[in-house]
Amino acid sequence: MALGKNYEGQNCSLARALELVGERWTLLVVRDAFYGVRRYGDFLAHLDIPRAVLADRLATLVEAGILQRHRYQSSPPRDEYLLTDRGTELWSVILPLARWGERHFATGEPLRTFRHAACGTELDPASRCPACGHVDVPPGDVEAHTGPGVPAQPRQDPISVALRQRPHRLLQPLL
Amino acid sequence: MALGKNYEGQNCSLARALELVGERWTLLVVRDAFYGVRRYGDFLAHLDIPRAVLADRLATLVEAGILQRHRYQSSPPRDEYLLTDRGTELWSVILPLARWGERHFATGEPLRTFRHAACGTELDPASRCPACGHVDVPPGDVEAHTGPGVPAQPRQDPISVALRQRPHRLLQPLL
DNA sequence: CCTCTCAGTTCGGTGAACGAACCGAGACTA
DNA sequence: TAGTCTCGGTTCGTTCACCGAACTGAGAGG
Repeated sequence: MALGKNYEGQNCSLARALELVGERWTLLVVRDAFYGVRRYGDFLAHLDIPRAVLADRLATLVEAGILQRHRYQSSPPRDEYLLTDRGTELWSVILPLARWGERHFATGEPLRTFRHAACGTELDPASRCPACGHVDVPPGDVEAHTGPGVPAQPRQDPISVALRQRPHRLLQPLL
Repeated sequence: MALGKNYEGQNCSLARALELVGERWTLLVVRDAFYGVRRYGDFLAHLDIPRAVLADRLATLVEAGILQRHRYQSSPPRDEYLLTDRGTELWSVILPLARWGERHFATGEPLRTFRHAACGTELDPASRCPACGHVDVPPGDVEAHTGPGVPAQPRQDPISVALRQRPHRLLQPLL
């Protein structure tokens, strides 16, 4: 999107948000970051996104302060992409959108469920825990579980495999 | 987006949701529908969207069951586009996203605020009313108020003017 | 010196978005 | 009954983003 010329006429906060986050692939990259995906090659393998598009999205997200680049080894130099606080707040958008998609366009059972790590209860679409009454469970306290709807021939890339293998706390590195 | 070839590899509910709602302009059209915009020409005037793109988005949204077309007069035949229940549920996505954009990318004061119609309190980003404790205030119980951040030279199209003039209950026809 | 991995960049082809012009149905007008 | 207006689109040529495959360059390892 990169500045929809006409979004600027809408000086509405939604339009500004969409200029960043409404581009194709962007929200899936952010979702993967919640899953603990951190490196260029892992995003690439898990998303089947064109390399150039991924590079562009990562740069845009870093520039917008949604991801930050962090050098985790110097030889060879390797960077990882981590969610900032600003990025982490997008959980309140991603979870409702995913749940909405699941309610209305699911083909069978859900592929993944999100549970309150403290008590194991599945979160409601607004990230509340129905069991312990916790409102706004932050993503760091959420565990992603494999749901009952795993397809017959699931993806075999390392990220998909790791996500299926065991429950996984969001924001923690996956590999 | 129209079926990003590779989104299908992601048989994740978020990806499915984004196939519909993640296209350019789509979420702004839905937002306008919450504001009470119902007619082709009004969307057009308020959004500055290319005519062909608007026609395409409206058709896609109707096909997806997010909007429904309703003939409100027969001579000349005129249709309006109304949110279905499925579309109305997108409030739980639109409000958090707008609030996120406002928190992080606002230029000055907010342009619009959303208040619980029953008590006049501004909603939190998850559509809860801090005053009366109501969680999940539905969009039909929300009033859009003009915020303090109205620009010096605001838009003059009839929709923008009507939105500024007075508080307005969401989902109710604007004109 | 050769090869491998990782993280990109480059490039030609394709499809979507853009904006201006055009179109058709129906009312209104004189 | 011809002319004009409004509404809701469609058509069309240009521009731009996305796609996928090939290429590049830095550094490690053999």
